[in-house]
Amino acid sequence: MKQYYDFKNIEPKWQQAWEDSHLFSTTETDEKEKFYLLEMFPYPSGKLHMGHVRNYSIGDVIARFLKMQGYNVLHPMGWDSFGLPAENAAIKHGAHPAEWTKQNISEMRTQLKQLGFSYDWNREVATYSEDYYKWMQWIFIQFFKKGLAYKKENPVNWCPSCQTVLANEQVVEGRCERCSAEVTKKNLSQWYLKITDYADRLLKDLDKLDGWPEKVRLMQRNWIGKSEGAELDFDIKGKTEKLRVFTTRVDTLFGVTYMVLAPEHPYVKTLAKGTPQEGQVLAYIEKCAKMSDIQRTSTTNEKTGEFLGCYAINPINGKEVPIYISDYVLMDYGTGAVMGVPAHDERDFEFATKFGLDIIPVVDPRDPAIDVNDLKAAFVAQGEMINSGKYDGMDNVSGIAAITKDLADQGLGEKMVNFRLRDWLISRQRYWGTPIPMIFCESCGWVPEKEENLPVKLPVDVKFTGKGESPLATSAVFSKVDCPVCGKPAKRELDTMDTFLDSSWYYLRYCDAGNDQEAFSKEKADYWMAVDQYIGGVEHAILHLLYSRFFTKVFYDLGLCSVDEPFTNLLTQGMVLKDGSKMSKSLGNVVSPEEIIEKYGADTARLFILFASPPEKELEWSDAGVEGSYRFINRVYRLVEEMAEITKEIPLSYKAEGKEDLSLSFVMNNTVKRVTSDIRERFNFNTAISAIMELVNEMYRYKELDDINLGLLADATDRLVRMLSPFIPHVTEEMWAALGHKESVYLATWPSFDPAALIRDTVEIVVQVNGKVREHVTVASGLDRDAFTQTVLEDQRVATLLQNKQVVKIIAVPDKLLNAVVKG
RNA sequence: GCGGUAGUGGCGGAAUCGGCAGACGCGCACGGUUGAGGGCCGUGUGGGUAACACCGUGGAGGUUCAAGUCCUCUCUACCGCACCA
Repeated sequence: MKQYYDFKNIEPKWQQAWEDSHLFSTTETDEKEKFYLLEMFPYPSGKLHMGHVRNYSIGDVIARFLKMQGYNVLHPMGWDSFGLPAENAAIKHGAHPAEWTKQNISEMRTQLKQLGFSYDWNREVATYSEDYYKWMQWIFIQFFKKGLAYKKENPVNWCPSCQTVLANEQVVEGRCERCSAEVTKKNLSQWYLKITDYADRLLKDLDKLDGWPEKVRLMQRNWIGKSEGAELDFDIKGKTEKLRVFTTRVDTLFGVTYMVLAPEHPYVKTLAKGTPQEGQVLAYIEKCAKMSDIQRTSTTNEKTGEFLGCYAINPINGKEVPIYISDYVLMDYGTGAVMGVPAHDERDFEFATKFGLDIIPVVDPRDPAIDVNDLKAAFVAQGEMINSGKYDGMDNVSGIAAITKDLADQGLGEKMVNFRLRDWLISRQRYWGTPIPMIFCESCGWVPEKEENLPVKLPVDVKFTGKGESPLATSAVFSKVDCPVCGKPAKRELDTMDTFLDSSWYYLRYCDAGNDQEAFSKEKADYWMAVDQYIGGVEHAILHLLYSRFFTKVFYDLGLCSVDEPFTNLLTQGMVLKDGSKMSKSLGNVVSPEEIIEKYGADTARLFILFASPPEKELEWSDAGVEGSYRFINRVYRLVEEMAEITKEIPLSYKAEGKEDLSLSFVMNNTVKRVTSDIRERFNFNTAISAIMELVNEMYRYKELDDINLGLLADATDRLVRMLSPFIPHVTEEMWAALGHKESVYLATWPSFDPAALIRDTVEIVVQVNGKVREHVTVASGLDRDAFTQTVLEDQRVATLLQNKQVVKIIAVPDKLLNAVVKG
């Protein structure tokens, strides 16, 4: 392919010029409206992939566009640079994780600069640097002081391959989110953040986030999983303990025919003690303990369980029901105990059928097709209450309120809300993360390191074995410390933090990146926050986006910032595919940004990625499509070069006259209008680009005419270059300079359009007969309905079309269409 | 199982409020320019027909003067959640 414009020279030249003039650095000012545009920062894994290029190209177009529209734009970049791959590389190659990470950052930073993104590199942040993790530790201590960080021993998710614990959110279908190894359970003492304290606010405030995709809000809603119900106490026959259960269906209380506890429930061993069933019960508990989450939570499993040998007493009617244990009851949700209502719960129905327990219907479907006394499956929909004493005849929804109130009045139960969301387990038994700044003292318990001693630095004398305990334990010096409270010898926490903590506040650090006195100043955070537009992959819909919302709310409560939601608008970009599937090394379908930049230049890569698909959709990579984008840039380049030559001395003031002038003027103004709204309101860069292509086609056509208006053509060229500059910044700088400008096109204003030029005297409209297009006629524009109808009907061809036909009805849409409904 | 999103030419996609389906690009075909090739410029390109007619937005119904767009049912693909009481 012939190279017309010399991108290999042009691109580095302008990148250097931008850097030398600090073009993209931003400061706070009241003179302009601020706009905080943020793309999710990358993990420095080695080199950029196409997903990065797509993410950052989208962001860069918006940033440059808004800058030209007069906003004070904050557009920063940094590195999510703690994490396991660095440590694994260290184990494999013997180098320190910092070396590996530093090397990758340097390489990826170079690539980002090669792509011409308008980042304010003065604000660059790397989470592995001491001046970042110092403040991470400070933040952790504030959480601790507020009672939002605690340590407890619990069965936790353990990834045997990564050799560390995982948060609930990092377990996907029972497997490690990172490496897909099957997750097992381990009883360990670990640090947690109390995100559950914020469950209600995290849920409620989703309603405020109308700039987020509904899909993401829904995923978060489901993840938080609020359910409203009641807790009630069942007495146990012959014992003093009471069994507390949580249910959303108190209306089915008369239908309880058994009770079932989680195998881990604290009462189980005592209740079974001395019963004939004790042996089987203990064996069952043993069996469950050995199962992985995948086995245990599989819905295809047949129900299993054991009778405990004792009975519970239903508080509403005094009825005795047998108590079982079964692994379908989870200890960490609700109370770990469930009342069994086989008639109205699918799982209970299955369990009761298996164990031959009674099935008592208490809600009547009022459907002749269903025989309540011979249910083939649980009936879970709404209906009328039966077999429920004084509540009979009530609809079951009212029944919930009525029974809850009656039980509460008698002190037997209370309204209760439960969440699916669990507290966030943040300890990791790994080296390459922020050390948890906590110290254990025999006399004082867990106390935080003194703030003036931060950061607690990662020790360098450690061994990376990838096995067993935390690598920090292998340091000879790290753990030994004096208690900050009483001064006695004490020990440091040896685990590091989940790296998702680091990425939960980086957007605040960008506001005040160099600050060595605070994590960020409130003043600067208040100026920039919230992030006006956030852009990234949908894979972060739960983890990162939920944690960041949690952090922001805590900061808000601590008075550190004035917003309680971090991201006002969210754009989730689709994946980059090749041959129908995600680019991956194992499939061998990876196209590297490097080779595309080498062959076509950064501008072509950016243009193709934005043109091929709207940002939320998946993007199918096409080498031929890249060629097309390259061809288009060449076409524009030739046009602008020619225009620069011809129009050098032409002033921009001109008068558009005649059909062809008005036509080009219309297309030019309309293109500005379309492109502006496509970028600003819809983020549909693909249609913005195609509109610009249409303008270019029109300009090519126009310039070959006999009598052309050079002023008009110069104006079109000027607007064309401005409009293209956010997409293809390097080559448009070159064009802009060729057109005689001394300043960067980045500092130019975004073109406006003249609404008067969009009004045309005549308009081509469609004439339909019975809804089918039959004629196109040209009429004066702006007529009212009657005048429009009359004018169209007077048209000779329309009259011919309708002669000998009986017109029943005329539908007229002025300036658009006329539809004649005819008979015969 | 529950929830969500999407299905439009050979391909990526467009149609923003119910009003000309297929913009723009790729590919393909033909013509021009050229010593040739490449490149560039131009024309054509949903199916169908000699030309009309007619058919056409996953499928089947429906509402409407008018449906890719709204409603009902249904198929397929992808995504999320999944024994949460």
